[in-house]
Amino acid sequence: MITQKPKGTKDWFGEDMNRRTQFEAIARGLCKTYNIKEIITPVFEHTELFERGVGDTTDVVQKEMYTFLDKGNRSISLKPEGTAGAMRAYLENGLFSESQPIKMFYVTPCFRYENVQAGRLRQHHQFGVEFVGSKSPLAEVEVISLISEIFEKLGIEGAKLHINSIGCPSCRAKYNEALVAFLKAHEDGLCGTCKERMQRNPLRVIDCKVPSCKEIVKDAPRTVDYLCEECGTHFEELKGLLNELNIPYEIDTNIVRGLDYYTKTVFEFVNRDGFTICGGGRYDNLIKEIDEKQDVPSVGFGMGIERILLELDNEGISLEPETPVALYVGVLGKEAKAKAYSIVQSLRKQGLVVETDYLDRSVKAQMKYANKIGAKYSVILGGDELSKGEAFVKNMEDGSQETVSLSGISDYILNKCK
RNA sequence: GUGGGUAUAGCGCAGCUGGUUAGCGCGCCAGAUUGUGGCUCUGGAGGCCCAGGGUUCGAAUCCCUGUAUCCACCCCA
Repeated sequence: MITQKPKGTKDWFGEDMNRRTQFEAIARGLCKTYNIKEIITPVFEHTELFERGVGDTTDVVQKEMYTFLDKGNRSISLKPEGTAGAMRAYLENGLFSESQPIKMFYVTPCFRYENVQAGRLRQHHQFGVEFVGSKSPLAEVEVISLISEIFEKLGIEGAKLHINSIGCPSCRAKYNEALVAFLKAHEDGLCGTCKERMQRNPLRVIDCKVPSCKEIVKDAPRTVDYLCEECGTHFEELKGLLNELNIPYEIDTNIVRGLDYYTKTVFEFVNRDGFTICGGGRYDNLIKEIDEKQDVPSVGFGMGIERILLELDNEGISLEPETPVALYVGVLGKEAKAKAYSIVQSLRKQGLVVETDYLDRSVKAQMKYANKIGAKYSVILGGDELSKGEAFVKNMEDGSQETVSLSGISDYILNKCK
């Protein structure tokens, strides 16, 4: 049992780790061009932050948080998402008094006590961006563009942008009223779970897959028809910008995010199977919720790293290893060991990825190993080579060999690898 | 919280209605003449058959319980 990881967790190594590293490198590289700075906040926070920020009526806070009392009797929770902590840091460190906007990104584990299934873990990882301090729809456009670029660089083609506007608290109240009234009038036709949903979370009925419910819901009121003037204008502006910039999107009036802090824009990137890879939106009231003295609008998103990897699988995309082994140095004989190793080290200092033998294996076995790990070149160092000061460097792809002086090996390979 | 599938070697699986030393593929290790990989061939290592209980002369196989895992609902990334 102690060799088994806790339910819903994952060990990162090998190919997955490589793909994660590359994903992060791409995301970080793009953030640099957008001038988005990295932030790392604690893995745990005061429970109250999430209750206030994410919302104490949400499923995430109500039944999925890892909450415990620490030895000082403080209620602590592992972060279930990245935004609340980032906003807390924004406030605590007085970033509101610097020039706005503040643009930050994070890579963080998130913890939710979930029933585990495909693309859904108890510890998952998110790459996310928070664009703080702008109420312009250009902020939405910016984070959406960034996401599109990430997908483009990874080769993901199946992710489509779906957007919606759920308005501000005032338009949402009116909408909810209208929706409940509509559903009540059609209650007899709804399925059992939808009758329950109607009480608890009427918005979810819109999502039901039961055909009879779908039929009813077709004529249900939509959030976009109940927006106040400000929210309506904002949504129109956003659509206009997306059109001008040729960013394809689909209005999906069914997107309803489960975190309380969203206002106005909500969006998701959804794959061909309708699976959400990335979700976000605007949260103009979150900062005020955490600290009533501050009122700063924000936009952000979270992207599930595990889900990105699933999507790479789905689309059959494979990434190259980041740093392939350039040279395998084989060793023949005990006398050559130390000398050969010092050559290995000097080659590494010159920037080559070099691997060698640590198991005293036969030359044949060493060559097999070199092939196995995908070394581009190999060289065997024995007494002869060391005394002559030159060796055969073998191109592992075509099997050709050339004589190269020991001191010239790194130049030789750096040249070939260009 | 609800419902279903699965659990046998590091990984992927086969073991029919209970009957000797539990198999296959991949991987791993080693060999196929002396210091050179990929292909092929040969050999080898590696399993308390998820755990606990029960039925039986006999259980990987049947029954019960637990656990893990996968899938779906809910919700989310």
